[in-house]
Amino acid sequence: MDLDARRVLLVEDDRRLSELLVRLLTVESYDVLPVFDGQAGLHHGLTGRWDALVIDRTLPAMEGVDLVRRLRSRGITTPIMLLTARGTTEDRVEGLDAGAEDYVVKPFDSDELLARLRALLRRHADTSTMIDLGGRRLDVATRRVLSPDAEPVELSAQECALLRVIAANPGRVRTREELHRRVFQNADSPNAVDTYVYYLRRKLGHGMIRTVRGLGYRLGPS
Amino acid sequence: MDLDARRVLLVEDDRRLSELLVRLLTVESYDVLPVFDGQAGLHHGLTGRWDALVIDRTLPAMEGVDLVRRLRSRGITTPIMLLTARGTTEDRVEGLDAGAEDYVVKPFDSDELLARLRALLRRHADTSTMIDLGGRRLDVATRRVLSPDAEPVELSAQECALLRVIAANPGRVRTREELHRRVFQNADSPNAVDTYVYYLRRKLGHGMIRTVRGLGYRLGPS
DNA sequence: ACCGAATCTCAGAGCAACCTCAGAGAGCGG
DNA sequence: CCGCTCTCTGAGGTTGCTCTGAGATTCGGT
Repeated sequence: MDLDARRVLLVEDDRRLSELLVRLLTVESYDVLPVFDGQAGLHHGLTGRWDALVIDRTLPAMEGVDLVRRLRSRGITTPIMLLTARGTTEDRVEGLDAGAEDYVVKPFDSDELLARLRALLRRHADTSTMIDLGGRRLDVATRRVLSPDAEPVELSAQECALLRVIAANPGRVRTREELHRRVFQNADSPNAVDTYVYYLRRKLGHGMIRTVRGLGYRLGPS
Repeated sequence: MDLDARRVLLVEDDRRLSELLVRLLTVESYDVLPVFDGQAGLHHGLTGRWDALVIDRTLPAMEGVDLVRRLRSRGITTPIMLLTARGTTEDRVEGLDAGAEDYVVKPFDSDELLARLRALLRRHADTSTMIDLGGRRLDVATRRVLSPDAEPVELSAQECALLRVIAANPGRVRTREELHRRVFQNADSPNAVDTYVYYLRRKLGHGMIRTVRGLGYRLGPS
């Protein structure tokens, strides 16, 4: 089995639907483990390492929403997609209180489910990142710089993107050309990088981003 | 009458069955109000505060399923148990689709009904209706925002649903797309989210919901 | 110390994202 | 039937972000 494959835990009691989903996901080269009740879902959800959980709302022995709640209360942060037969606003909202990230109403379109799952995984990979800034941290999901002893600093989209590239490998020097290419794709003025470095310094202080004259910029004090 | 007692609204047109159920529930120290048609059920369901509703499926003036649907569409989240003479799968599904939590087929065993009712109440109590908003609280059941030093603020169904999603994971940013999909399923204009954020801010002040430009919205100041 | 080049600083135009709000339509209650 | 609230739409108005360009400042080499 593909070692790089995304690992998905499927909790679905309806055997036919389960089988269908397993086939669907396997074809898309996911690595799927199907279980058929909440108890098994809880066990595998807690012990295994998964990239996503797909959970039916109506299960024997334990409601899907309860399962989600229990997993969350045990500190599991893996993205969860709920499947449901019901589709009222109240129901859609209720899943969220427990901590599910997405909600698909049966009967669903296969392509839609796959698209949602991809979005879920991408979003999680994109946003679960806390980038270390040496003492402070960049939270990409909320675009904020968090400090242990100060208020969070909010960044704009471009400021965040720039800082993210510079902070990806601490100590490494990034050239203006590289930064311009990766962050300011459609900017004509090469000065844009300078300007945004200026903005970041104004918000975060001058110790964070250092200039290496003639080369570019790098992170940190050392 | 016991102030701590669980308040149950019973909507049942058959006088003999109604009386039987009232006696049964009263003995178990529930606080029961019997009404005998859908109109009265709707009125009391909307205006009173109940821990559970027990509704017969066949009623004069309004079908039980319709009553459930109407109550749900008005944002009532109180758990509902349906009573029915029919027992086909189709009937069951229809009742659940309307938003009922449980379904008991007549003639039923008294102990079974009581057990089901207890389970219903316990399950509902687990899913706490209070959501923390950082200083204030959202009571989902009554759709009110409660403040320690101010009058409660009443929210409409959609306002409440939106706030609930945003407040589900504090600090997390919810995209417009996500909010639109979950709360405004039947809306064509993506602007609906903006509008309801505007309404909420007008009612709750501008500090509660923050915009993260280009991403979405999130809760609270920190 | 001087000069050119690299870099910093900052005001402002342009624009997309966002906010605001009036109003139409649906549904309910009187 | 009328008035009410709730919901959603669409049309501006406004805000904040992005990028530009031009002057000020710093740096390294001589």
